[in-house]
Amino acid sequence: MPQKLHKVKTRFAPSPTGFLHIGSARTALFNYLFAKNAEHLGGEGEMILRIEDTDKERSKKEYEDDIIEGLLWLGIGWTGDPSKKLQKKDIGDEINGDIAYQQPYRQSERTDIYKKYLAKMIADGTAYVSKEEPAEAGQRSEVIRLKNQNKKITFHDEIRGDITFDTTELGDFVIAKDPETPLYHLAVVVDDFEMGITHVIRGEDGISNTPRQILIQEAIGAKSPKYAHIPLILAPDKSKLSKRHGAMSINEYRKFGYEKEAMVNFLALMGWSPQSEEGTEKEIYDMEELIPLFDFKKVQKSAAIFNKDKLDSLQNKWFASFNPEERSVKEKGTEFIPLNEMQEKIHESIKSASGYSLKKANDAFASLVYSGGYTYTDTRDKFMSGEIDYIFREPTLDPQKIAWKETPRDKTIEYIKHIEKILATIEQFYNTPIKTALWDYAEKEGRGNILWPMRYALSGQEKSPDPFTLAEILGKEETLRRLKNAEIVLAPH
RNA sequence: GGCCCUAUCGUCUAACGGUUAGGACAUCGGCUUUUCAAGCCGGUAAUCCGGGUUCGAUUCCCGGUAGGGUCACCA
Repeated sequence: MPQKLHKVKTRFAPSPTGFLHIGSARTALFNYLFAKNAEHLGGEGEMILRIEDTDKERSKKEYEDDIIEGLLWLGIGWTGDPSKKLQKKDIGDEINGDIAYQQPYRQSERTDIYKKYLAKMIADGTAYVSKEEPAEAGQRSEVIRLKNQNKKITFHDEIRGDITFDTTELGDFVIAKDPETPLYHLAVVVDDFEMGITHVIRGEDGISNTPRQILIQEAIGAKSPKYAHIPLILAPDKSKLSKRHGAMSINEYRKFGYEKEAMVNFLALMGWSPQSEEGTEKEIYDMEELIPLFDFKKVQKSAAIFNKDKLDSLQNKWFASFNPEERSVKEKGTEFIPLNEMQEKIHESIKSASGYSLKKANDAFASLVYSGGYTYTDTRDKFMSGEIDYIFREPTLDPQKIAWKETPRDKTIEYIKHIEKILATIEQFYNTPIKTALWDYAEKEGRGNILWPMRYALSGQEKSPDPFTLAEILGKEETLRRLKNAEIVLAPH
């Protein structure tokens, strides 16, 4: 059973009739991992990208761009048409520049090849021109059909084992509208053959396409590639993934601030598991770790349900795992890409606040996450919902809520005055120095007495991040102003 | 409906035919704490049903049931 895979060539072959969603991104990832795994084992491995745009009506450049952009983001590299280099300008600047990318193959540019095969099939009698009576508007009165041998076909699936179909029920199906316009099955078979594809790795919905394609392979004398049909990804209600549930473009996740490492990790764990024995409980993997581990034997047979909580959890773990150097790169100004792209999605109440600026939002976001007060996804969600607009807009304080528990107002005023005095002396107005400066005083007077009024004065909320983080985000001037305001609100009239 | 695929906690999954059926996410509880979180610790929770084969089935076989896929001059 064990076989040496000296040469593996896989393909990711999307039709540009929709965005690169979670499911198709995972198919691409598995194709990539399998090819790279062969390389890792000492053989050759490559994945080609082939855009299946034979349907001119439904194919759109917009979708092709989205697919390419998504693959680039995730770091899934491909080879394509060697005569055409992919320019950075083709897909914008925000790409992963360290893999040599080529323009994908496009079926719309290969009609001459299909034409050649079609002619040969007709000459050989394995296909024929058929006179039709159009049943619907737009149908031709003449199409090309395959001469079906009407037999049973068994093929081996690397994940599911042998699968048998009786092709009789398929009839003489149409393989081309005319010699110039091949249909899906013909184009796929010809391309896989011409491109030397060794393994077809695609979604489970491709299973029932396989017998048709094998029939065509036999008709043109092509060797059959190996097949691996991976399980589908379903919505929480077990229905097909829809826009609502995550069928949106993978690029949307980037715009929501997800790290590509988290997405790759998540995708890999949907329908595949690296765990093989007790004790291997590792769940965090990057692309480099995934490659040597990837194996069809560990691919699940049944469909998986998309679980956003798990994605979020992975996102939080990945974000927390970045070392300080990596963090600081992200933290610096416009380098904090997730927020920049998130910007358009930030809640209106925040955007319209007088104190709002992208830089401030950027800094606030970084402070909240790096202070450890909130996870990445918490922070993102709070920006989205407008829950933290007090950062940009001075809050209205309720005098009843400023003092800690039963502590009298006048006493609280004294505390606040003293906090102001201490804060005024701080040069480096950051989280830790602020905490250091205030801590002894807070311990002495009771933490609640000091920290609660401060936090409330700064946020106007009963729930918020800790006061030190807030002070850092607001800056010294604004912090002191808000404390002063709390004093005034509290003062007897 | 025909054909095909699939079936372990709510979800993602682990377990050469012999395990107290393991982990992660979610959930619940506790600790910690300056609120909410986060963090740490702990708990609840699964082999779809029925027959075989076997000394012994989550695991192998058959049937049922359920879910999914597919039945275009789309891909």
